[in-house]
Amino acid sequence: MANLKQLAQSLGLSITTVSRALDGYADVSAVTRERVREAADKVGYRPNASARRLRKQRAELVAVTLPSDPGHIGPPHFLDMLSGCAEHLAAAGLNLVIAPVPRGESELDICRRFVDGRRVDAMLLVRTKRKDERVEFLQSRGIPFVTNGRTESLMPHPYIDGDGFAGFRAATLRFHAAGHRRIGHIAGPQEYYFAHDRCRGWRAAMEECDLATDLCAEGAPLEQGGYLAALELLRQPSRPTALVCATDEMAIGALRALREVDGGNQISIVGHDDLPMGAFTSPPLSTMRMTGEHLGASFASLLLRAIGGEPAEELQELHVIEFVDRDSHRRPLRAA
Amino acid sequence: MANLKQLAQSLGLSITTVSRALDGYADVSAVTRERVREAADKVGYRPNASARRLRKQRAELVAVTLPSDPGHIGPPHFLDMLSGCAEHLAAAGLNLVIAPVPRGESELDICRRFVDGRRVDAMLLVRTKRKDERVEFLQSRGIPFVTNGRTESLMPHPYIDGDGFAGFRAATLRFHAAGHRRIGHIAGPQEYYFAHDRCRGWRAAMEECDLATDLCAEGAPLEQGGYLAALELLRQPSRPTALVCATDEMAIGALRALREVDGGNQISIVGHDDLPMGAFTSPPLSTMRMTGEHLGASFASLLLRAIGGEPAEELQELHVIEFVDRDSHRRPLRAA
DNA sequence: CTTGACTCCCAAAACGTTTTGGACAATCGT
DNA sequence: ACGATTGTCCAAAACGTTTTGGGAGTCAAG
Repeated sequence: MANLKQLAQSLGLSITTVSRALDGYADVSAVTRERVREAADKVGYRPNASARRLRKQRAELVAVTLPSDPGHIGPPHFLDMLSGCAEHLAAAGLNLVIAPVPRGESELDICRRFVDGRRVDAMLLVRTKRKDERVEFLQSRGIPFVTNGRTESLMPHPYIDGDGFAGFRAATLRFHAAGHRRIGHIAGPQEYYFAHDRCRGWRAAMEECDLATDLCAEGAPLEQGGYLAALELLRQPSRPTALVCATDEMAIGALRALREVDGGNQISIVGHDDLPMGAFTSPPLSTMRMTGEHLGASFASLLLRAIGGEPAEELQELHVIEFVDRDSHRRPLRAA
Repeated sequence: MANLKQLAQSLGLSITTVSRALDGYADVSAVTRERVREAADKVGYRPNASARRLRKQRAELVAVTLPSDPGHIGPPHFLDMLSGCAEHLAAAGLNLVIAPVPRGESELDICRRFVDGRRVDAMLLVRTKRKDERVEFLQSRGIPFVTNGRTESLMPHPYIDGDGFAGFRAATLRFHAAGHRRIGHIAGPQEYYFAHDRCRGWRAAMEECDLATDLCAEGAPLEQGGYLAALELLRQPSRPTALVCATDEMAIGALRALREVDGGNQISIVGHDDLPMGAFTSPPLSTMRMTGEHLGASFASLLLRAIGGEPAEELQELHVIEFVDRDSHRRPLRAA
């Protein structure tokens, strides 16, 4: 309610002493410190955030950009993640602001606004592209940041990502082991790192098994994109018997295509993300998900350590992808 | 990159003039104004946010508290709403910070921290209780705020809410018109306004139809809560033939109970929220939802107007609830 | 008695803006 | 020709902290 000046005056002390008392410095006597603290508690004094931020040259804020294209804030637990991240940041005195991208502006514009206006101490980026201009900008400005997803940037930067390559390779090999030979891939837009990574995983497995890698169709990372891509694969002279889909949303679209074209239930399918909705599709959608508890806390920790100046190489987490087996990945395999 | 002092020096002007030129004041000549603007653009000058905030005594921030109890950030479009709200606030120079409630702290503590530390110009509250201490606190401090959901506060405050009473009354009357006579209600925790409001709507309809209002069970606003409450109602000597559920999550839990107890498909059911998942349950869940496009924009607008000093009475929006008819509300009605 | 160390406190500077209250010329009205 | 007005500009104050660089006073050792 009050400010430092008033509080100091009412105590007959200087502003300096009151400030230092509240910060627990040793150069103010224990008795004075206690007296100051009690008085501060009584009037409910809280330092003015703007003033402290100006003086300390820290914004006490971290921004996360929210891509506004539909389907791009995919993971259902995204808000939980943000919430967890914000909670752990708050414990360190930082608040998390969400920065959606208005139409007509790029994510880069947003970064610029926040960084150059000294509005944030760090940034959190999601849905990275292989060549990501936001990453390049932040690196050039030297401001700490963490990405959800890797990039192909030459300079290392902090990230948390799932090992999509290994996950999709393993999923493909599993289909191969189950007898499948025509395994298709429904890919996301290849400029995104995650989409490209997953595609590479599928391709690597196919090559290891000496199988052709032509059963690949790309689409938007949405239900509709998966639907269209699946239709494309189903038009091939030699249809796939199994589909590895870049995302659950695309897998659900693919399921719709299967239902229309071959009555469903003929082709095995697996997605990625573990959308809750997947448990309710028919057949229930088998999927994959990144391991790791309390992802929000990890992001917060990485952000804080990045702000603290730790080198980027030590701030990279690559998480194992695990299978979530439901039903859709083991449709009966019929002879070719 | 630079600050006002350096910019002024490089132009041979005073700080004052540069500042006013950038703000477009008329008392700096058009030619100087243009010269300043160009120079500012060239070096990418952006005023330091903390300094401006301190001087203008405005935080340029709005906080939204995120309840951390599971199931309490229910609506799937919640993040979209926040995103829309943040986007429109940003157009007015305000950023939205998300403030989850750490364990061991109350939402009231959070409000206190933000308000007394002058960290925000306004707050956004979700999931109001009938008697909501956060609302009382903010009113006592005189800080602008908007709630998602009404309260029973004596002093009016800005809100956006769905007319749960009318919605649940209408849903119940619809069941009555379809021949149902034993219509149960699965209620949420009655300390929440929305839960109480919806319960009142059901009760009002039942009384209008001269039906007993004993088929009511309360549970946590989660799948499990709905499951348990449904089991309770199904144990009654005279079972309900239709269920009106406070939320979709509870309705989904109730569906599970029905499946276990009577093989499903015997009892009509309707929920509220229009969770995407509802389209995938069996039977597909009929539900209700609040009308209104661009809810985030509405919240932002109300917040800005509240900050602008408009009286609370003019900042209240009560939205009509509409039906989303799928299948679960018209199970065949069997003789008693 | 001097010196140094130590304890407790404080005045003033600094952070980077915005705003107040003019200063100084040039122009205008009469 | 003179006061009033207008058009440009600026010095300084203010916002509320934190931090710097001491200033007294006390005490113990030399």
